[in-house]
Amino acid sequence: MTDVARSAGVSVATVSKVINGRYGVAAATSERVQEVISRLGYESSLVARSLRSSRTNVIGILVAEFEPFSAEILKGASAAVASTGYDLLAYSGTAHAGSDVGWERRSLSRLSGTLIDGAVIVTPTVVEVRDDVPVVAIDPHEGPTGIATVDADNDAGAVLATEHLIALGHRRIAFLGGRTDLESSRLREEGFRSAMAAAGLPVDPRLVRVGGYRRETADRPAHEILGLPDRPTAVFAANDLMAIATIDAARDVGLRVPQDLSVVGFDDVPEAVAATPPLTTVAQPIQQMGAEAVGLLVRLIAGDDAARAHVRLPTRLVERGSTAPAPGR
Amino acid sequence: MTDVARSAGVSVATVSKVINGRYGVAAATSERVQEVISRLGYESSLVARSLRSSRTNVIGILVAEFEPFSAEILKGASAAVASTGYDLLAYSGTAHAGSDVGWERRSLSRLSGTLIDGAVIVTPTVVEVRDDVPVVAIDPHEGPTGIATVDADNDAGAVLATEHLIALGHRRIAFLGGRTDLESSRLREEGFRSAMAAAGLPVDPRLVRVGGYRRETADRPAHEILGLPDRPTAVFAANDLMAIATIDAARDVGLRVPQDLSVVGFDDVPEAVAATPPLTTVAQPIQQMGAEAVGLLVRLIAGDDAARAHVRLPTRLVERGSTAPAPGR
DNA sequence: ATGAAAGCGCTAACAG
DNA sequence: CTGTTAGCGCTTTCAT
Repeated sequence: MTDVARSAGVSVATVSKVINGRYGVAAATSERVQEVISRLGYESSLVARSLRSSRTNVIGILVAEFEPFSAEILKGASAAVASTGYDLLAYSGTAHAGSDVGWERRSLSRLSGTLIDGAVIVTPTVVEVRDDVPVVAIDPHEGPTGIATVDADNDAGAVLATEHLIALGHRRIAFLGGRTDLESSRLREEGFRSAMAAAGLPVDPRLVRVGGYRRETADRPAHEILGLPDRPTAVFAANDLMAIATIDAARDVGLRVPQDLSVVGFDDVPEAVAATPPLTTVAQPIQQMGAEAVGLLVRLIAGDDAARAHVRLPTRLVERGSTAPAPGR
Repeated sequence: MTDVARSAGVSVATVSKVINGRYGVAAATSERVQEVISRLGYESSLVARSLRSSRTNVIGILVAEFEPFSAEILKGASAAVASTGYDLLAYSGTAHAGSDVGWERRSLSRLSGTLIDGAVIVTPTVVEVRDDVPVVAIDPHEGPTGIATVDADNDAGAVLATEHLIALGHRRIAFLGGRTDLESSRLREEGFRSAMAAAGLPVDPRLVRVGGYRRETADRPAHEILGLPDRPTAVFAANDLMAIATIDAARDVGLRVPQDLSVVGFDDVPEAVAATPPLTTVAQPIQQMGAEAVGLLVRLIAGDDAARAHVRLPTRLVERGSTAPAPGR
């Protein structure tokens, strides 16, 4: 900026005013400065600017890592942000600080002073209400609290999935849970249990395991379930990645899906349809959730407190190739 | 930080030293400061720190928008970065500044002073060599230049796709190009033309159109191609999004895919297999490209100039349901 | 071993 | 209309 100022024969303050379109600059001066800016290819530093002023026109999307779910959120957010004049900054900050608990607070603190005007936090465990930064949570731990939230109807979706298996004649159904610290995981288990209870079916505690929502962490519990002497004829996994891990595990132990074992997932990430066989799953409108969150956040940033809302989107069952009637039926 | 300093009864300078593990702080003092930091939940501002010091341990991934291709890159980068101690910051900056040409330069200037220690730029049009920031380009406009580059073998992939169609008996084959300003697009067209020539097949200029790599921009040219009196029996689209748009267009005008029209895409994004029918396409190892780029960048940041390399990954044909023998054959 | 002070690139009063 | 000046939160000499 100093270069521009010198080259245009003005002060940096004037350059700043021109860049930000402030009043009180002669048209001729403004034009000259603009000319120098484009000639030098000058671009203001987001960092320095944001250290000084409170607005950056950048929305942050905070994630633990870029996996299929957050990637879909990003796609939806990207489409939604296009018409708003905001840039998008997605941050994945699990690198240091040892464990990955509290990444959302760390990331928010690091970015919000203020690199970003507001943040969408994807699947946060702890949502600390800081009212200095507008925040929208997607599928948070605690379920709706004081902060704006977007989630899907996890409970109804889980009921759908379980009823589907029951309708196919399955009676011994396993549940592979996600992370016990996430509300979505709890609700999916609850939906599973209530649908089982409604059908008068027992839930064998040995058939309920925790898979951590990740492919690698689901591998062990999936094998354990399938290694049981009286193994189930169907598995309902709390997300697609774990369902895919279950299909892999089944193949490992020589079980055919869906003839010997039916598998249902949750999310309907793009990977679900690419699985072999294609995964029957409960679809959440993930991209729409991302778009909805951005919409809410933009209103929040604009000071519209009515946007401190809780949006719940519907889920639906998508039947594909990984489920079939129970063996011997 | 001032709060921490006051609360610990030291100066901010000392706090800074403790945080950064500098020498010259008494063990007792350090301990006390640490305690206050965790009690107050203090997290240093990435913005302020980066304004002052040159290292942030953050790698930037610059994209025009978050669409399927860049989302896959992100997944690969995320996996690769996990073991390196870097955080990932993905930036999509097309919001302002009118046109979207030069977004890569704008984004880089804005972030590199230095919020990020280096950047992976996805599908840049202009790659200006600034040697103050380590940069790796993925699938750039110009093909390999002075800067580190990761791309896939576009030419060989396009030949594969075209030969596949020719082997199925197609003779009138259309090519729906991407963006004329991208090297990948040019190479795919070149592969198409050389495979056609090798088979002694003519290329009708009216069957070669530009679709802009996006679903919306491909809609019109796809309809135009299919609306021709002597329409082709097969379309090779330079990416999956345009291939999907072509399938949609075919459905629009009452053509069945693959019975009446075969369609081949390029990329093999997750959406390809979810299309109806599932898309036959040329697969690029996109996630691996993201991982490779991060690997190169980390070495570049570490000062390893041998990493200023050009990595080309292989492509392969994935036959799915959108291609079939030419009608009447 | 600790702190005072300068300054990173920028914006926002405030004077002139 | 334009420039001077004081910081934003942090790191880094350089004294003490």
